Amino acid sequence: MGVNLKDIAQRAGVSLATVSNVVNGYRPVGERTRQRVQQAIDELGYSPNLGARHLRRGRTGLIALAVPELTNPYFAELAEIAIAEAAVLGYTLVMENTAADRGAELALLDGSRQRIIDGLILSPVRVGREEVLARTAGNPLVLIGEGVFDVPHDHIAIDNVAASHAAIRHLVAIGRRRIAFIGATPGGDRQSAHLRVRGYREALAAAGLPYRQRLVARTDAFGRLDGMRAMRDLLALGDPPDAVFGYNDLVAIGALRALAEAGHRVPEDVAVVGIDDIEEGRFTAPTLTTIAPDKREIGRLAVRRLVARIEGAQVAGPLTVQTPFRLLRRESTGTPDL
Amino acid sequence: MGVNLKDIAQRAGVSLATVSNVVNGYRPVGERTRQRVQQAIDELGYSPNLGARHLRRGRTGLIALAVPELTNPYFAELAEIAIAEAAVLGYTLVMENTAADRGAELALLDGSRQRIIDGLILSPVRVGREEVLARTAGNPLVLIGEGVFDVPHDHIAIDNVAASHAAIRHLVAIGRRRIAFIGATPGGDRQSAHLRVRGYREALAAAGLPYRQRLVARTDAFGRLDGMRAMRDLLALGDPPDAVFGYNDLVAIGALRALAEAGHRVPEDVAVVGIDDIEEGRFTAPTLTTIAPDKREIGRLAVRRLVARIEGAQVAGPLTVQTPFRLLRRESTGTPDL
DNA sequence: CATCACCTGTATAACGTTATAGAGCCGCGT
DNA sequence: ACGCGGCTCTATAACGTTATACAGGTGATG
Repeated sequence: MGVNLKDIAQRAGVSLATVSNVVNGYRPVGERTRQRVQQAIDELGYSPNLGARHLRRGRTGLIALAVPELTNPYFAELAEIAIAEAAVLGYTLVMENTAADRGAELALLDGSRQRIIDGLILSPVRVGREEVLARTAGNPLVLIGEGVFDVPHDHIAIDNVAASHAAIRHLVAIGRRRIAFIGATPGGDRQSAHLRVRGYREALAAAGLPYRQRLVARTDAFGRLDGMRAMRDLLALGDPPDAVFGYNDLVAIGALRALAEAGHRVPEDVAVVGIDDIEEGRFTAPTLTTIAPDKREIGRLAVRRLVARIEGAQVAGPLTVQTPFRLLRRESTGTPDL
Repeated sequence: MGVNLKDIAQRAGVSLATVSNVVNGYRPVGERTRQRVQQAIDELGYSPNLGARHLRRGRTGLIALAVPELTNPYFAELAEIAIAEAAVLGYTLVMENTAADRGAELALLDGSRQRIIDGLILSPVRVGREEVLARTAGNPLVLIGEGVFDVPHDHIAIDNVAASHAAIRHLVAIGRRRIAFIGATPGGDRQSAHLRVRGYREALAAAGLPYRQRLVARTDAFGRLDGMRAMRDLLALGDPPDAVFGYNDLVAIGALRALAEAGHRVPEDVAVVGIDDIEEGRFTAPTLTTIAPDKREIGRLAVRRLVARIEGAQVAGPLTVQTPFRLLRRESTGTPDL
């Protein structure tokens, strides 16, 4: 196929080992020979065979970021940050799509794929504590976003309950009383949905507002379409909400659309808040108030932790890190600060 | 590290070669031994080391899809389709972000990365014919989307000029006369922008409308923000347009936002059309009329062609394939058909 | 002048897999 | 009885790299 070490060695009149040492500096090489070798490399256009290097070293320099939906802008934005950070550390990050499929998540954890990847950053939505524990500890893993706790792996996330609190407090502060939640989920899946509902309940209680089952809308998935349908159902209630908190920005954007179609004014009739701070929310009409996680921090930290584990460092500090978030007030709650 | 062929061979009391043959059926194995080997594999949980396999076979089973922006939903939607198709064919697709950077595109073409990837699907925006030609022909490459012609590689795209025509014809048909274009680009980059401008000009001429330089807005990039800024500039003209055709949906969505901010009604005052049919455009207020490329066809065809080349088949048919597109009329041009 | 340490460079054995050549066995036809 | 083909299986040489053990030469030191 391509040019290999042997070709370079012949051309430069040195041994294989010397060329290898020039390439990756494992041992010092005399200045004269180094130059001869370097010249041969340039002339023949050599680049090392990563497969062979992998076989020998046991590392590929590849890490994976596995997300439940490639088409959710939140993950795309996170991925761009993570890719850049990985490049800085000399790694290549590849994207993996679990499609929120339990089998796909298990396959990644199980690690038949692992043989070609040095480590995995996973946003799990269908697996829980036990499945993560089954993973062999030697296989570096960083969890992001969802609520799988008490496992011997790094875990980076926002405090979902607190984030939810902040959103509801804001809605209460602008005078809303009938606040709906869109994006609850049945069963044990999607831990973060449960946590966000919990924050919603607690904040309502703290504000002295009643918790109404009918104002918590379940969805099958968490896209725009799901948000739109749920909002339509909420509007069909005898006494519709005066505010909506969406599980994420996509759901909230779907709700915005349903409100526009039904002729309701936002925020006058219904205020809307999401979570994620995807760029799209800055361009909707009205612009979307949201809870903004620090994506830069999450992406960079996830990659740095993973690389540290791969390279065997004993990482100090707690396994679970909660990254900051802030409330971005925009038109959909009538009090833009941006 | 993990379990390897030798472990299985010992456990099953056979040779390495036999285990290998059981695993990938290169040569037939007797039924009794096959079962013994299979049992050992199951018990020890063996999975082949892809690095070693790669080294021996020269293939990794990995293909890459390189796009200029991970955060453009068009590419995310395309990627989901391509990933699924690759999986069907037994390949794993990894995403690569060129960030519309010439260096990144060159690095991919040059193929220092190639050693770990069997083939590449590239959406080039900063490299042209010569750079693509410099790639060694043995390295499978499929181009998508942009206009790099006359190279010995498969190329899958829509007819940008015709797509542009269709958009403008629609705007003319609903009575618009001052039609602007957002997303022209200086210099030789972004071939598709040039083609779309050309279609715009031709269609204007065909409709007997004058071509006005001032109605063609340049942008540095092709996101929502660029579209919004360009639209603001257009509105500041003494005689603003009554319709806008955006280089893509993101640009058009930015234009929608600028129009909403300035208090213009869409489509009554200004009609808006984009290209790409990203999901977001179905939820904007108003929903976005767009030229919809057949993403499914593009994604699947790109993967299938690439895999065929990797596996050495003499692919019949022309190298360049133009996939179909259609006009989706939605609220932003006042005549929804969906 | 002998000894030792040091510095450069070389030869070679892995890493885990697959493809090739060939070994052993059985039954069949001559 | 002998040879021959067909069927299983085995032994082994690659693939391209890196790490280890070692060899040769030089300069400093006693």
